[in-house]
Amino acid sequence: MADLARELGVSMTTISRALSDHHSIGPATKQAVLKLAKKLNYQPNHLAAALRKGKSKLLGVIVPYIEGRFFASVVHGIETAASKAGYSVIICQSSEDVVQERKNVETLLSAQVAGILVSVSRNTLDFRHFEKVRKHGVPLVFFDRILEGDNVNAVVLNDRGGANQATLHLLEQGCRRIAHLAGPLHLNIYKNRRQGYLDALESFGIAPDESLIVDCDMTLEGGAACMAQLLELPNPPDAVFSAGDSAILGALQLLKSRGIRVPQDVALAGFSNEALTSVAEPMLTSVDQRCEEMGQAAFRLFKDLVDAEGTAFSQRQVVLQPQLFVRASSLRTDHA
Amino acid sequence: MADLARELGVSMTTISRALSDHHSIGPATKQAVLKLAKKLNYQPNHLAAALRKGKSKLLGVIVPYIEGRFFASVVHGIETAASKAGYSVIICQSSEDVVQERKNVETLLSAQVAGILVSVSRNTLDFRHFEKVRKHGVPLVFFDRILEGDNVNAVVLNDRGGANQATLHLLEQGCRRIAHLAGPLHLNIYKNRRQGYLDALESFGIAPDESLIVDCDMTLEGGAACMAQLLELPNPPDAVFSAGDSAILGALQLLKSRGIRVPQDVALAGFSNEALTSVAEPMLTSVDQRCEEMGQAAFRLFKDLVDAEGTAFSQRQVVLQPQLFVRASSLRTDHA
DNA sequence: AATAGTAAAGTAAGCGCTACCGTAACGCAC
DNA sequence: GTGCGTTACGGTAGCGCTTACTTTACTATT
Repeated sequence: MADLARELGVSMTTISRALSDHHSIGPATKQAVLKLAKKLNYQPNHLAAALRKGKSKLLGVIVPYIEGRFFASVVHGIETAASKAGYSVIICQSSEDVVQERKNVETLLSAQVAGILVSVSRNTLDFRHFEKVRKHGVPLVFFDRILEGDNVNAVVLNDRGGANQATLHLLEQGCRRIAHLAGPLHLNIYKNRRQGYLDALESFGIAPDESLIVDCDMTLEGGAACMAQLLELPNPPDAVFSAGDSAILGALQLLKSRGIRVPQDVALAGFSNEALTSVAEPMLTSVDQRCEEMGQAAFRLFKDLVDAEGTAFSQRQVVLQPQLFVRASSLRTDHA
Repeated sequence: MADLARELGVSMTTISRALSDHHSIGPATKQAVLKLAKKLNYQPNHLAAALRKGKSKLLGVIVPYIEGRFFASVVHGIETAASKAGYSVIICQSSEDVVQERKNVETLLSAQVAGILVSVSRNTLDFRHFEKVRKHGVPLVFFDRILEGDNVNAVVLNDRGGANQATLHLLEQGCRRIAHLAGPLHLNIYKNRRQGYLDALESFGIAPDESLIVDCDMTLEGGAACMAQLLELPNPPDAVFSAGDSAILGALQLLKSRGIRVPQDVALAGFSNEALTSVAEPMLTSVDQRCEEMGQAAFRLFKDLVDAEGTAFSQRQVVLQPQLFVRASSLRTDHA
């Protein structure tokens, strides 16, 4: 930058103003500066600018892990929106560990990020490290997994509504004894899915049967085990709604191995709309989580926070509506 | 930092030395500084340090897209290794577009990253933007997709060897008319996979039959279409090796719809070891790409480059050996 | 013609940190 | 006691950039 100034016989101020499209700059000088900058292929140093301004164009994102469709897609959504707005995203994985998550927060604060988007780890129970973020005046947005009861900015999925949709669909297919494979209930998402399931039953005037609601590991094996357990019942279910896709696939595999027909004998529906749902036979009905939209929404919320600096900003929660993908595993032939 | 210095009545130099574990620092003072830093919960500003030192702890990663198992896993591997070594990773997506890729490079250079790891976009043909990186003295490592003929640091998979393994396996199962679904040959990976297939045939003394090698779209539909085409042959294949998993799944679905038994009538093997391979029925044999190891290796190569600053550093290419996962789709019963 | 107003450019301070250089104190040899 | 090495610490410049405050040179206003 000093080179440019010397070459053109102007001050560095002028250079800075020309490059950052400031006022108080003559159009002629501005053009000259830009031209020379191109010629010498001047590379701005964002770090220096960030240091000076106390504001970087870096955005921190913390996820439990990046593998797997959900978070990868959310990150995709975030990155796409962010880069369009001139931000770069720093990605951190907590590996479902609070300690690591705390370290991630420290790292990001040290990197002077402009904001932090986070989906908390499974065993995060206290928020002190996030308090710190707030204290530093760094915008903070939660997505998907949030801290309950805390008044925070967040983008979440209407899990309850999605589960309700899926269960209603099973009811409409004529199923009346619908089981539910529930995930760990200390996570808001699983609690909400369970509630959505209960809502649907209630709207059909069906009293929930506790023996049909089983805690499940949300893995292939877990789903199979739970399904086996359900089949032991004196009055086994005619449908299963699972809070996750892996478990419902496990259930499907077990049913097939026992010669039980899907969906004629037992109809199935899952949650997440993973790729595997379209590969299974029959294809699995599932609730889509709008991963990418969630990423976009999270970034937009962050951006709004930045832009509304100072002014009281009201919108604190964005709720996305999930979408049910109906496939063969839940379609009774008489409705097809 | 100035606060700490004032509080303790020492100079900022001392603080800096204590915090960065420098020599020339008394153990007593060091402890005192660290203790006070904790107490005032001092947050270092990495940006400032990076500016001063001309070396940040940021690592740039450019991938075509982050969704999908492969790149997500590689990024996972990179991030895990990087964070262990104190680096933060900035992720960029080129969306398979050279123009975007160039922008990504600019952005990362402006962010003063310590290095760049990149898997080039599908339509990247010239390397000028990467020359720039080299000119800036920023370590550059390619992974998976590389620029051919260029003398660059890279981590690649032995695609040829993997394809060879898969094809040999099919041969050992007694198959003799093995078809190949080939991907777009301008990509090194697909060219190599095709070559590995040919190698295997040759080692069994089988002359390649051009009608058995078909250009394929590497999608579900593409695989199905190619399979249909192969079945039209007067002498149809008794096995298919595909350069990708989606295509082999498409082939499987078509075979099943025609009542052709897998693997008894036609044995199948794919490439990538996607999650879907374990969901399909029968489960699909596939070549695993060691995604995570690739990420780790890429980071390690970068780190070696940094550490070997100046000294002639010889290792320029790391080749990972893929692993064949044999599953039901290729296992003839008499070998099971 | 004197004053005010405005556009365009310059001056310099400083963001937070590190590294070069300097200095004081001490020990040990002869 | 002079010389030299070592250890612990301070002074200060400056990384590349932005910005509040000035200065300069005009044009418009009364």
